[in-house]
Amino acid sequence: MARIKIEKNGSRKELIVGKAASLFREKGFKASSMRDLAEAVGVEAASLYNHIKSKTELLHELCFGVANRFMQHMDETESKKITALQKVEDLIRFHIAEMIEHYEEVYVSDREWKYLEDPYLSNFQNQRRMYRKRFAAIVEEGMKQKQIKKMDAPTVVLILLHAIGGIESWHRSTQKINADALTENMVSMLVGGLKP
Amino acid sequence: MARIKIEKNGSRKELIVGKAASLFREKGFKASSMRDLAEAVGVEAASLYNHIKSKTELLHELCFGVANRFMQHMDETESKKITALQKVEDLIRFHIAEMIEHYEEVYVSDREWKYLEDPYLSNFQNQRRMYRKRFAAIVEEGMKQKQIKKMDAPTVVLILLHAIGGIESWHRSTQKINADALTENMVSMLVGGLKP
DNA sequence: GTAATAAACTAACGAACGTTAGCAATTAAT
DNA sequence: ATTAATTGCTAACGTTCGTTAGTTTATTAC
Repeated sequence: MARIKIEKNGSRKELIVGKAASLFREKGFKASSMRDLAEAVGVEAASLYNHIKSKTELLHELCFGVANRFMQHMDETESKKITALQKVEDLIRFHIAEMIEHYEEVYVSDREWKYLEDPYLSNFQNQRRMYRKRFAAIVEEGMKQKQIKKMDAPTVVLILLHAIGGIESWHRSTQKINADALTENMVSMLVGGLKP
Repeated sequence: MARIKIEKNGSRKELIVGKAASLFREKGFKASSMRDLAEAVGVEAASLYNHIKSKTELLHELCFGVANRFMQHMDETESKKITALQKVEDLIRFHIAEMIEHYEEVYVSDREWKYLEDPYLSNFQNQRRMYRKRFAAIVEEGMKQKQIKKMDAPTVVLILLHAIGGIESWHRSTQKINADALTENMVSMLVGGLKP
């Protein structure tokens, strides 16, 4: 009856959430069972409930952890004294960095949020909509200042966000180029596509 | 005990596969039950098995239906007598059109293929890899001919394919711009991002 | 050292799932 | 009109699921 090994900084719950991120990313939320998760943690399924309330709570933790980081960064970017185009590049770089460094959480948050339950679901959707609106407003500002060519701003945002999601495939890839090169390639292509 | 209504052209099985596409797109493959599907079709769950072999067979039909269309179009594009950059634009336009016209099937094929079972799973993955390789080869050819700026070709393909996946959000959107405008926006931005 | 707390275990629950068997009703073929 | 083939139905099967109850073991606090 050995206890879960704990890293220096982090509760048992955090360890479980981390393993859940990995599992949900690999198999999807619905296809991941609590017994799967228990095995990954090295414990019986019932034991997990000493640390978490439910399976969906794990999804809350993951989704809102990611959403909060993105929201906070949006605050920072908006208040920077740089051009709108530079702000867009800043956002793109942050998305790429998050996707590279916190791949599993970001991926799960992106693909599995629909399995959240109200009121978390509505809350998450609102945050998401808000984020995109703020992003689109920056893009629009860039168009007004002729730094970005005239296009439908919400569409531009969709393209940018989804394009960055492509890093998923890079992560799985066996022969991957290094992270810096990937970042520069993406920024070059995406920012390049914006210019008039 | 009324029978399933049938459109002029199409078997009962095709009707069921169509409803499955819609259901799987909305809720995901694992979260969609055969009882859900039966209700959408207007029949009891057990009755579905007079027309299909299993739940996964529905996923096979959807995934390979889409994959075959894309493979066939790749054949056609490759043999066209146009520049590499024009071929890339041709592929992009096809992807966009497919995403707009056959949204649900394409979406399901893209996001739910991992629930295929071997040997279908391996087969699908191989087709997918092959397709991307051929796409990347065209991109590389475009770089050699200075029509496309020098970048990591596989990365470019990932970005392009995922960016087009963003049409998903367009489909859900309430205030959507029209399909033609969307297409031109996307092509402009994506092809624009490729040029030196 | 003893008591209190935290965290593991075994066993089992009710619900939902994909699927099968057997039968009834409808449609198509002769 | 009779037969054969389709296509629906009800009932139930064996699994797997998330979760709870109750208990035992390990750690922490005094």
